[in-house]
Amino acid sequence: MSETSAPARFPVTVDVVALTVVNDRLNVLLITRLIEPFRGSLALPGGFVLPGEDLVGAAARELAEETGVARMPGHLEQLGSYGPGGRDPRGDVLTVAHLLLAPNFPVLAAGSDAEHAGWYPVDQALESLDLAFDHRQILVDALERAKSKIEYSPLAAVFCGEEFTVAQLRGVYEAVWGTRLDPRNFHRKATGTAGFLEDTGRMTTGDTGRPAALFRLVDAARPAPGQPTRAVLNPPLMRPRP
Amino acid sequence: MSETSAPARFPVTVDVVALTVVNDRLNVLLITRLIEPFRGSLALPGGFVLPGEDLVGAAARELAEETGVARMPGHLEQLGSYGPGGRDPRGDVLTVAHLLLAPNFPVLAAGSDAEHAGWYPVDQALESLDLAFDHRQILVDALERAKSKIEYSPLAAVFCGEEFTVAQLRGVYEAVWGTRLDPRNFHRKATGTAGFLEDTGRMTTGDTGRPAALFRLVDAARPAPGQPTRAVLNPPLMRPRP
DNA sequence: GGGCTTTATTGTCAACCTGACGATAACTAT
DNA sequence: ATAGTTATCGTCAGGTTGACAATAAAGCCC
Repeated sequence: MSETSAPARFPVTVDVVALTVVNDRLNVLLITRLIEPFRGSLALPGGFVLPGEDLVGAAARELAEETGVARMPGHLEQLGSYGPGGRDPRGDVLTVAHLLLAPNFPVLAAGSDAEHAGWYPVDQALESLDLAFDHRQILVDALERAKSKIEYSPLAAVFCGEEFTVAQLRGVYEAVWGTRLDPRNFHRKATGTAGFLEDTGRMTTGDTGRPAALFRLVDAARPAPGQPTRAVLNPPLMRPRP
Repeated sequence: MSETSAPARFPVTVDVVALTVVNDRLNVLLITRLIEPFRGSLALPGGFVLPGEDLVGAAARELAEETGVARMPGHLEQLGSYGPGGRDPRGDVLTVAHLLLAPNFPVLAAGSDAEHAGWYPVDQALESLDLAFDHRQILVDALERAKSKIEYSPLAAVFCGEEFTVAQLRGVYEAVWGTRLDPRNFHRKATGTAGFLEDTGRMTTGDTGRPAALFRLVDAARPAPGQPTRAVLNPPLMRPRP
């Protein structure tokens, strides 16, 4: 390694692409910037990494700070890093983007930072919203990751609450992939995949139509006796390709 | 964002997990450290990011510097970031790990830095070698990425040279996955997948056994007329799971 | 050359999975 | 009760996979 001269140091931020499903549409959490640069534009929630912190921890902290939500639900993972050159007019800044898949939760407008946080439909964000920095590219990459992730992992279920119906889960797949899926084939695949769904024995009530069975995600940490708990769907639930 | 106080700055490095296949075994490029910390241990090639650089560019530069190879073959992509806390005794250092999949190339011991670079079998590196920093964890993550990557992408072929036989390609899958594959079924799948292999019309000669047809990877940048070039294998070539 | 060994390639076949879609079941609304 | 709606179960043809037989085409040894 060329460690002869003193290394350059960079500010390091974490950004979070928080995705949720609202009314069968995929939404992303964005914050209106109150300061320059990109004042008035929308940006992903995020902020500077503190000394000694780890990256996912920093992302969780920033997300909590900017939404006022203490115990963030869902699944948070690292997406990828961007920079340090050519993405902030103030100079080199490295950012480590993260992906949060979460059930819909209200953004409490508690702190001053959170006053302008809100959910925006993803397609609208990509088409017509004014996004700061390279956040449009990060959002594109996050979407591709999310689309791919739910093919091979049971993580689509984290968009739902603790208990959910097969139709709600299908709605998640349809929202993330932007396609329609056959309810009967999806039901067969979802309920037939080992280590994916666990029947709670309870049913929905009050909705229109026939009541549906309520399922929960098989807890990978506490595997059912005998049954192999899979963190991976095999075979996967592949999205339709053209 | 909490941009009130001056943000902390961190040294940022890039590390590269360079993988290749030598004699049907997966190998990784490691460098003997000549300086503290971890003097005498083996480490992934890497170094500090320079101002204004982009990450993959920095990884390519460091790799070239430390191997003496000017035009690095193969496929280089970002793997993920680690740190900044708790991974370097000298203090906070953020590192962005990268993954290189490449055909076997000689490590020229040209520069002083490269004198101690060499290929090591991956299983040996994980079991018995003394790896510096958190490079063992990075190697584990890189392996998982590589195993997964060749399921869905044609990238296994970059381990081979320009032209290769189906058997050589199968050897790559076997080396990366650590499994044996049925030659007949693999041949059917590899040659039958659209947008994957392209027959050169040429054959091997001189080897033992019947001569084999030589293929090349379909160039995604220059699609064959009519045929849909796929950067993704669909359906994938799934590794056997227990 | 003739037989043997080795590797490549083509087939065969049953099990499984998928997409398309019919048929019921069990509710709510009128 | 009747209609509308959603959930769930079945059926069926076509594609894919894993296991494995059979053939092809070279080199090797005598």
